[in-house]
Amino acid sequence: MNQAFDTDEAPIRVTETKDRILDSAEKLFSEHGFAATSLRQITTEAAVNLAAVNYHFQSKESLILAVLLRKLEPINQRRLELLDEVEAEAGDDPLSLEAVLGAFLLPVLEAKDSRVQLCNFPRLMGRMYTEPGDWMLRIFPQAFAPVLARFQPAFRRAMPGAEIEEIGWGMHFSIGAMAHYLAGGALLKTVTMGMADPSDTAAALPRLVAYMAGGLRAITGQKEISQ
Amino acid sequence: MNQAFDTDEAPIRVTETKDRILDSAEKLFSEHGFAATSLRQITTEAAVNLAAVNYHFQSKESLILAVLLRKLEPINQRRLELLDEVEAEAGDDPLSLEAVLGAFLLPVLEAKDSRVQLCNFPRLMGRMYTEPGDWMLRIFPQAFAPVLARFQPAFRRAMPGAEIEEIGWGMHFSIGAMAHYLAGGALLKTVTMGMADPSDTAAALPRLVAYMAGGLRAITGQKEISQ
DNA sequence: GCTTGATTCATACGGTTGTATGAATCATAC
DNA sequence: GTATGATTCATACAACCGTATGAATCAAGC
Repeated sequence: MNQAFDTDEAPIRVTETKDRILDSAEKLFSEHGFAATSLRQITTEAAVNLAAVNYHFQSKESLILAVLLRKLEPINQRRLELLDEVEAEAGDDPLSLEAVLGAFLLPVLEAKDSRVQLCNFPRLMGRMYTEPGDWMLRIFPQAFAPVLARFQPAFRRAMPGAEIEEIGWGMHFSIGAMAHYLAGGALLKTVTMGMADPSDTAAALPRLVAYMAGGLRAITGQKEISQ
Repeated sequence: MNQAFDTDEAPIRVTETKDRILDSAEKLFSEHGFAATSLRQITTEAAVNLAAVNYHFQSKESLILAVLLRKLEPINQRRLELLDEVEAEAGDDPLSLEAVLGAFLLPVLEAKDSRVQLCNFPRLMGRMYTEPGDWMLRIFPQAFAPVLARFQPAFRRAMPGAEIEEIGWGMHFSIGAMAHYLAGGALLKTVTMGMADPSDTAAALPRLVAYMAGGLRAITGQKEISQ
């Protein structure tokens, strides 16, 4: 009957509020943007007191960062794991460009499906790239730089002989293509005349990979293409 | 001496305030986003009275639409003109994919250079794709639909035999790549390790065209590529 | 010179924002 | 049981938001 020593039945109560705030914030941010979402909307949706957000996080901006990092960190970790596998399989051979792209994309896309409730992160990530941009620069060294540092050489290994600058351009465009798909407006449906379902990530992944690979090969002059 | 009949020396005074508001709004919207920019910031920057914005435009939302349409309309018109030329030159032959992409991209990119003061529109356009999204849907039929209606068949003619759905996916990704470049964070510099200059549109255009063409060909199975 | 219509002005409104404060509540340790 | 430290609570704050109003200002026509 002693509840104090129940170590597995964790006293989840403590973090419950904090997580509910994060969940609601994530949902609302992805739907309406950072600036357009108020703390009151978040606390109402989360059914917690307004002051709780300033107690657990210090400010709105810190909350935004916390929301972003909570999801970004495991995704980036997964990316590096997958890249490890790709590199291990390749041995000394050049890497498969498609495989490297897959390692970069898969963790984001599967985050879209997992956790029924929290499938809205990708939109938020897409949003991250265009909103005011201050936090983007602020979370970059913490969250993106390590991934970039690993993937940049990987892309070079996958496209031997290509100019580094051209690869950079291609990576930039690819990030744009991904982010735009993730942000996922109604645009995809319009542009495919209703034939494509934006939520069908299984359909999106191979297409994104093919598109990016084709684009990267073309921009780096890797084309085995004649004309 | 009669000023009233001076038809060429237009009484520009009238529209001066209106245009100053539009200019400042365009600049601030592109820098901080729509929701994060207040009318007071705009009117202060434009050095006009706060009430002027509600006099010339009716509301903030109408102002946003006016800002977007003012630039979008001539750009889209230019796109259609260029597409006309491409189609005229091709005669009955299939269109050059690169030429079609150029017709789509050139007007936006040259808007980036023209008008020294107003080179910030492209960022705004990139922003347009991800912000809350309501106005996006609202201006779509007015500004985008006509362009889409012309370019969709053009892409089909440039990639004969390709599935319509695949072309749609490719167009979607391409719009993302373009928008992300236009939104132009510091990311490009980072990702190319300082080798690429985001403001160098002359360098960007051929690379965007090449990337998109490669991506579109790959996704539609147009590849003359073996592997 | 006076009238008229269009534009600019200073100012006010109610509502919302992010943040801060101090009291109430809770689970735990003694 | 009571003291303690961590949360939650209701509430207040100044600042700002988008919008509206009515008077001042202006240029043009008679």
